[in-house]
This record gives sequence, C-alpha cells and structure tokens, in this order.
Amino acid sequence: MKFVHNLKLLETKLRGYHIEEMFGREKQLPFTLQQYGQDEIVLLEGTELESLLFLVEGKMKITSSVETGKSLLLRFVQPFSIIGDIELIRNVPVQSQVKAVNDCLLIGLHFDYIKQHEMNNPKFLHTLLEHVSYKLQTCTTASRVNLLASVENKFASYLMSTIAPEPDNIFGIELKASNIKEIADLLGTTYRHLNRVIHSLSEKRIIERNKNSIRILNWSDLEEMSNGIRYK
Amino acid sequence: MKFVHNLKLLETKLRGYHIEEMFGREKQLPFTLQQYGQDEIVLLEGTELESLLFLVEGKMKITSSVETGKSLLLRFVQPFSIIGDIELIRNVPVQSQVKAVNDCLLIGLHFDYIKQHEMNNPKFLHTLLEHVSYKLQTCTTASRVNLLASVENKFASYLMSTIAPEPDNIFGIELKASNIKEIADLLGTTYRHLNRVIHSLSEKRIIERNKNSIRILNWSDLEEMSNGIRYK
DNA sequence: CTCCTTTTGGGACATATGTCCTTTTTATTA
DNA sequence: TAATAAAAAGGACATATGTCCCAAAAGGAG
Repeated sequence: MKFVHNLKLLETKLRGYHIEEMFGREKQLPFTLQQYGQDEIVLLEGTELESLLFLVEGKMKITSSVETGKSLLLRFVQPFSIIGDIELIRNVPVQSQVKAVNDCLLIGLHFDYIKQHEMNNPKFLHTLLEHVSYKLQTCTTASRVNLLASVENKFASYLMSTIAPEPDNIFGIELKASNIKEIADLLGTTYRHLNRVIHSLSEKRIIERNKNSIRILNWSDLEEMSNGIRYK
Repeated sequence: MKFVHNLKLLETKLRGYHIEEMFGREKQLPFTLQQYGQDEIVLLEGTELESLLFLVEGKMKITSSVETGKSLLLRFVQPFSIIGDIELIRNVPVQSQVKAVNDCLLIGLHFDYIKQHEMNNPKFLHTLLEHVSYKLQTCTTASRVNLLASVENKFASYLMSTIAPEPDNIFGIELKASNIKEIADLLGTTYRHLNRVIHSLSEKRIIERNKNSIRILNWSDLEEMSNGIRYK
C-alpha cells in the first residue's frame, strides 16, 4: 500500500461519490488516499482496523477463512463500497480478508475522528445502515446459494463474475495451477474436484482450457448453469 | 396474532429493554403490543412489512426459503431483538420467514411513524446499526459453517440449541416425523438422510430415540460434535 | 541434452448425501 | 376386529465430492 498525496484526485473522488455530502460539505475532514496494487492484501482477518475505508476505484475480493486455512468467497466489491463498517460499529477485529483484485484506490477516515465527530451525524449513519443492510441481505442470499449450488454451478458463477465484466478478457482468464487452487478454495472445494469440473465443462464445450487460460465458448449455457448467481 | 391492550405490561417491557431511552424518554410513541402463539408465523417472505418489531418475550425462528419449498435455518432470536430492520432501511419486502417457537410478545412501531420522526435520531440509528451489524457478523459465520459442517455436525448443533436451554426438556424433544422433516429442511438436507444420521447417533449412544422423542445421552460428545456452533 | 526436482494433473477409492421405491408401522373406517 | 389408507422408516443405488497417492509435465542445474 502506498499513500497518494494528490489533493486534486482526492477531491474528484470525494465529489464523484458524494462523500462530502455524507459528512456535511463545509468541514475539512482528515481523509487519506491509499493505493493498493493487484493481489495486495488490504485487510487481514483478526487484525485491528483503524480507519473506515471507501473503495473508489478498482475491485476487491472479500473472503472469510477457517482454521484449516481454507477460505470462502463472500463477495467482490466495487465502488462505491464501504469497508470496515462492522469493525467500526462493533469494535471487533477485522472479520474478513480483503484483497485487491486489480489496482485499487481507497479513501480512509480514521475511526478516532469518526467516533469523535460523526457518530451523531444522521446522514453518515444512514449511509452506514444502508450499506450494512445491503451486505446482510446479500449474505443471506449467499448462505442459501452455498447450500443449494453444486461446485459446477458456483464455478460457472465465478467465471461469469470474473470474466464477463472485462471486455479485454475475451481471451479468457489466466490460469496457473496456483490460480485454480485458489479458486477451489474460494468455492469451498478442493483442487482435485475443481479440476474434474473443469474437465467436464470442457467436454461439454462450454469452456475451453488452454495451456494457461480458460476461455468461455458458450456463454448462454454458462449463464444458465450459474443460476443467476453473481459474486458481486 | 392478537393485540394486547395492557399498558402496564407495555410499560414494563419498554423499561426492561430500554426502548424508551432509545427514542428519548419524553415522547409518547404509538407502540403496539402483539402476542403470537406457538408455531404461529410472524412474517411471511415477500409480504410488505409495516412495523418495526421488538421481540421482548419468547423465542423465534428465522428461516430463508428457496423456490423448491426448502428452507434454511438462519438463526433463532430471543429478546432483545429487532425484526424488520432491513425492510425498514431498504424498503424491501420481508426477506426471511419468522415463526414463533413458543408464545412471544412483540412491541411494534409503525414504519410511517419512524420515517417521519425517528430517522434522524442518532440513538435509534445506533441501535439499528448495532443490531444489523451483529446479524451480518453472524450470517458470515453461518455461511462458513454451512460450507464446512456435515449434517451430523449441524444436527448436533441443532439439538444443542434446541434442547439445552430448557431444563424442562430433559426428557428430550418431541419428535413426530413431520418434525423430523422440518428439521431436515432447516438443516438443508433430506428426511431420509437425517434419519440416517439419527440412527448413527443412536448407535453411538449419543442420543436415544424413543417412540416420539429424542433424548440426549452424551452431552459432551454432542457438544464436541457441534463444533461450538449454535443456532442463535 | 540429460537427470533431477517441483509442479500439475488425474486414477482409484472412500464418504456424504440425494433419489426412488418398497416395507413396516400407525391410524382410520367399516 | 379386519381391511384399508396414510404416515414413517429404511434398502438400494446414484451422484457429488473428498482423500490419497502416483504419473505426467515443466522447469533447472550441470
């Protein structure tokens, strides 16, 4: 992570996402602007978080790990998202791991400042409420999905979530084995089994697996297989 | 459901759970007091909710159903709990089914009133935030559990959650087949399979299945088997 | 280029769980 | 009480997924 000292950029982002309005336009708040590179870990579970973060650029992956080292994909988030809300409200350590999928920009605001000046600000509280509620709603849905969906379904969803939005990805996603291992973890399954699923999808000509990538051959079948579930 | 017109009781409950403080003690709010009987459905998914509800007595079961008619146990709630927070904040229809496990008392406050008078009340907003955040935290955990835990584990948890807290239940829980079917649904499995699990636990002498009940023979093994997961 | 190490893929089998259908039990009615 | 219907339990098999381990492929060092 590196801090970006670029007031112009900060201003632009604050405007773009109406962050100033949320706090009341007059004040000058001690925001920081932070940049994370691809695959950089933003939050590690169990650590103490000190700032509320607003994602204003890029895409991040939220996961939840278990003792065994496995982790479960909770969701992807994109701007405008709030990170650290539970931690601020409940005074608990970081609950989920957050990792930058690509280059990301975050605006940070220190908990201390918030606790001193903003906890009685209804506009701010509303924003928090809306975001937390949304997450809860999403989580409830995901909970059901995890109980319903097969690995095949989930992998289809994963591909749709990961490849679809980027037109520059028409050639497929990078697919080193380490990558497959990671995806397997995210979907709550094993490397072995995900490989089986990939085979099966290849045989059905829904995807094509080349040396180091996966390309989607049949979007509509994949779409159908994903049951409309999206990891975002 | 029936409305209870008992100002004395209402007062007691408001005091007991510091509900008046939450809104500011001076005002007289249009609370209603509602009573639900055992197994009565309090909220049906998809319907419109009109009041925020505070559970002040009894125990309720929150589930989330899927198209197929199956439903997934999300959690049990006990006083003091808030019901309808997401619906209030996000203006969405009821997200989860709520059913009274035993006789329950609820205090209701109409959304219209809240939206007109309380949405700028920081104390109230804080309370909401804390409750929603707590639910989110719980849901995230549950999500992991569902991916990790076997039906055996989950059933153990279910038993611990259901039997343990009631000392009058030392003789076990009622166990009509319809009941087993329901539990199976709640755990996200089939009647057939739950029966297998019950057999297996019986053989291990962890539980004892009689004509119409299950009794726990070995609490500590069951406790261990539940991995500390509790549905509440 | 060859041998060796590391990484990746896949075979074989085990287990958990789902589906379908038959058997057994319980309740109901004549 | 016998006959029948409804409810509950369980057998047999299918499928999804996990575990273990070996084979194939890729990358390095000499």
